[in-house]
Amino acid sequence: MASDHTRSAILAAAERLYADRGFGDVTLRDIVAEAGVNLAAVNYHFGSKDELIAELFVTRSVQTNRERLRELKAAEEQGGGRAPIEVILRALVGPTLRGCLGPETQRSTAARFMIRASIESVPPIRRIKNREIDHLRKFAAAMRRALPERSDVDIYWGLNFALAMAHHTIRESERLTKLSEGKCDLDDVEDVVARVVSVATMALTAGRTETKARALARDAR
Amino acid sequence: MASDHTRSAILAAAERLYADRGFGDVTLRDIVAEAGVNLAAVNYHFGSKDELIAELFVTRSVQTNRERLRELKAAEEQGGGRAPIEVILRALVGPTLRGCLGPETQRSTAARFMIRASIESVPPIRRIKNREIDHLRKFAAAMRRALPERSDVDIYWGLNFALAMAHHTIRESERLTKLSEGKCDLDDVEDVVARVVSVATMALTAGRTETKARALARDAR
DNA sequence: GATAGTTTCATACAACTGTTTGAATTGCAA
DNA sequence: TTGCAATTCAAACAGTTGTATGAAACTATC
Repeated sequence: MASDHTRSAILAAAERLYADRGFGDVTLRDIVAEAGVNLAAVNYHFGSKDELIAELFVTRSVQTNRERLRELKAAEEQGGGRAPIEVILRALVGPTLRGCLGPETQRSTAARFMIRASIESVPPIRRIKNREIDHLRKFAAAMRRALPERSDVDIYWGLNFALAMAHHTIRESERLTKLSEGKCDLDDVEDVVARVVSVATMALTAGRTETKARALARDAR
Repeated sequence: MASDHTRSAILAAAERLYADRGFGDVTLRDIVAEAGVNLAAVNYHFGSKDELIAELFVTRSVQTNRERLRELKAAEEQGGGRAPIEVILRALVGPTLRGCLGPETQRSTAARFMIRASIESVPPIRRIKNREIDHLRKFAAAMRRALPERSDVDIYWGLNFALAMAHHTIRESERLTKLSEGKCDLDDVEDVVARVVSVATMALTAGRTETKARALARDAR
């Protein structure tokens, strides 16, 4: 492996084109033209088109997952193995939201690519997403430690709803802006994170069982 | 227009095939083979493949929207023009969830088709979804009437989160079942509706501003 | 039962797709 | 420099796709 020039040129061109125009109407010929390399180079370096897409997605995906786990681990270490549920949820949805939202003009190619991947969902990407369950289980475990009185079912539903709000907001950010006539500021990422975390926390703590977090909130009044 | 036989055979076959195998790998030739009609019939009756898909999606989409508005109108009439927020949210997410979840074996073709449409999102369907904003505005208006002290921003965020939870749960129902090792029962549709409505209600009523719903809940203790 | 309009049909079209091939080129080590 | 492997390249391949065509079959009306 000499200089990797061709290989990385393809990766960069593909990510940019997919981000801009979607997976549906970007062909290998578009990519190699943008990268200034030969058509056969894609199959030579990646094996197939799907493996190219998979490599793009895996790269960005592990970056996000690493960031998530880093935040989670830091929070749990600081709390002696048990982090507050809000912090766990923030570690779960924060990196994704920060990576995909924010002012459109300064949005990275990687961010726009991940938004596409979230909207279009082509087979090679779907296959990878299915392997993410182990990763989510780590968060489920941390949430169970934070809310020991909650049932597993409630934990999983809370996790599901937290991811739902984050991903849907990313995927439909344009529509929400239009619907609200610009009143909802999707560029204020930290506000979005706070809203998602707040609602997810309520979903997990309110209800029949009185949890520590709820008791704490009540006592604080 | 004589008997519509060919036309409806195409629609039925297309919906079934798309539901089973997704938009990605179902060709017009697959559809006409399944329908037992000639290849040219699709272009003759629908103009193009995209228009066929659009007609399929519009049909099911207006059914859901009609159902939503029926529930909303009934609730508002009963409440003298103002329905409780829970009932509005139930009218928003109930029809969609009831239409797409439930025991897989007895899930209708239409339901499975709509799940596909929610996962894959092809261009003709995306175009139609973009026109749904007017429909959502009616719900935003009803929610504003129910929670007059809430800011528009909060209303839109609540609406966004309610749709997020419903759609994400539909789209990722398989993954949630696997993640929770079957503990989350996606077949108990009314339980899912109740969970989504409950969380969305909390999102809309809890927080800085003390709303009527919250005051009511507190006084009830 | 002839006619006009609609619908069906087999077939061809034209374009595009990801992939393969085998030769040419390059870069590096002996 | 020679030799060898890695890389690049132009070209072609094989298959699929949605769509168009023009003739044939059908249907209803007069």
